[in-house]
Amino acid sequence: MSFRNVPPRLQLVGDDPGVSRYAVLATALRTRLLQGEWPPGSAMPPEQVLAAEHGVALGTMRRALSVLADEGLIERVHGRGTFVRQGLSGAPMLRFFRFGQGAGQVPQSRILSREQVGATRQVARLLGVAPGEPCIRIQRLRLLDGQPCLHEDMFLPLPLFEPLLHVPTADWPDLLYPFFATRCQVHVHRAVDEIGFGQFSAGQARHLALSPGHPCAVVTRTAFDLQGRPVEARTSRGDANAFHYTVTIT
Amino acid sequence: MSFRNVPPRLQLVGDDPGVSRYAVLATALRTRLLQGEWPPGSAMPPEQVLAAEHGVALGTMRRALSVLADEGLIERVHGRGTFVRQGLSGAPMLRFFRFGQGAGQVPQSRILSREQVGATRQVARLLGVAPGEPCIRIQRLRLLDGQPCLHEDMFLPLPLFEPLLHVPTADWPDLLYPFFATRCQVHVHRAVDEIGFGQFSAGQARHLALSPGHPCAVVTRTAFDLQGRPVEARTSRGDANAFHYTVTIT
DNA sequence: AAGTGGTCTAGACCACTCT
DNA sequence: GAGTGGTCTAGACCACTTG
Repeated sequence: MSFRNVPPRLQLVGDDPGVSRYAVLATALRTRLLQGEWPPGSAMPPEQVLAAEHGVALGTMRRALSVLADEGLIERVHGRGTFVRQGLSGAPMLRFFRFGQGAGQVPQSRILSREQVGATRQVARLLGVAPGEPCIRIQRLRLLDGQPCLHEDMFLPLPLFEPLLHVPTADWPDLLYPFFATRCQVHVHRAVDEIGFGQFSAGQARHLALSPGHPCAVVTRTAFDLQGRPVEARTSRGDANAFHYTVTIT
Repeated sequence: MSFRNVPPRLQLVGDDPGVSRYAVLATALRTRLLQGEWPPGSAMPPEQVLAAEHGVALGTMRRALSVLADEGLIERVHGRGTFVRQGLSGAPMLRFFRFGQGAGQVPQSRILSREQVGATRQVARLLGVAPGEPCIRIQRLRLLDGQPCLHEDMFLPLPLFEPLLHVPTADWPDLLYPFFATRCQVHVHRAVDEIGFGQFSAGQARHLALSPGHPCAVVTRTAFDLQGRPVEARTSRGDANAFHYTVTIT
């Protein structure tokens, strides 16, 4: 006999050479997850079960799960289980600004307009669709203590957000992402904010009680769902003098 | 006999209850490291040795080391060893700006002034010293292809940076952090950049060929060494119209 | 009490780097 | 080939949450 200490499956055998087994496992689990096998908010099977299903040791499965946790796809809770992450509840624009009072609170919203439009070139590029594709365009103000502080201009692709055409704008909540999730089954999982500076147009300035040409900070957000598809393009503008942001480099 | 399967040291026994052993180990190693037992750039003992020294299993020591690696204190290199991280080589201010050409290259430097001054209130707050404490103040321009693009105003505490008083400003390199390390044994390990908005003063504007009052992006940096002590306070200013920055939220 | 994720051990083997 | 960190296993026990 020449069997020394050989586990049932040799390391890396049967998998791509040079790729660790936990990485392969992570990919397999990610696929199952993105295909909707475990919907957002639901619990995944316990690690023991998953390890058995895939024929690996517990430690290896734990390592694979920790990869998904680091990616923000799942959340592990000691004593309760492993859960597929809900979408972002919000990615507050206000973290880019320092207005006097009302730090930390959710700003109120006043919707200025809702219309169905074709995607502009810039919006089409951000959303990954052809120019002219149908979108919902929302313009709204954000207010703190009744004071307008931000102007937002948002494009949502159709038909994905079609249900929102039928909700009276007065009924829209201040936080949109949970609203998107319940009404349109769109879970915003990641957002990219691009920051720049510019000037307010006359119309924008009027809403914020500033003069036309006043310097403004411009935040262009693209939001993505679990599958990585862009689902929202939004431009927010606020007084440049109230802008501040902190970055740590290591 | 009632010994079942008891390893030489029971879990958590002898340590603070509720604190994992690898966390305690990480703290112990961090302390040894910060006390200079293994200077920046040097190799730490192999994990086998460290595990034996502390009387823990290999896996536990590996977990502790991975904590320090996540903190950016050490760097693990497969097949070579575990190394104490050198300071930052640079944390380029240019990543906040988009000037036409010269993306990715290190901007040249032109030192405008070097003087010994007392810390202003703001600088004193950033550096954690008393107002009036002696500092070196450096003002310099950063240039791309000979075009001035950034204005910098920098304060370095004395006596820590005393050697720099004796180096002719013409001999200062474009990248300062490696210079600080070799000349003053100051290793910049972390930096915090606070971004804001303002207008150029007449003097600043002249150097950048802009008009006084032109909108500028203001980046106030505080740099820290391995021990977390602030070692540099720097304010950089550039054309607000060239500013851009991207943030990802998950 | 049952079920979950978290910690720890002991040991084998793999992959990378340098001499 | 020697020495390093990286992967994987198998199993025990701990800590947290819920019924």
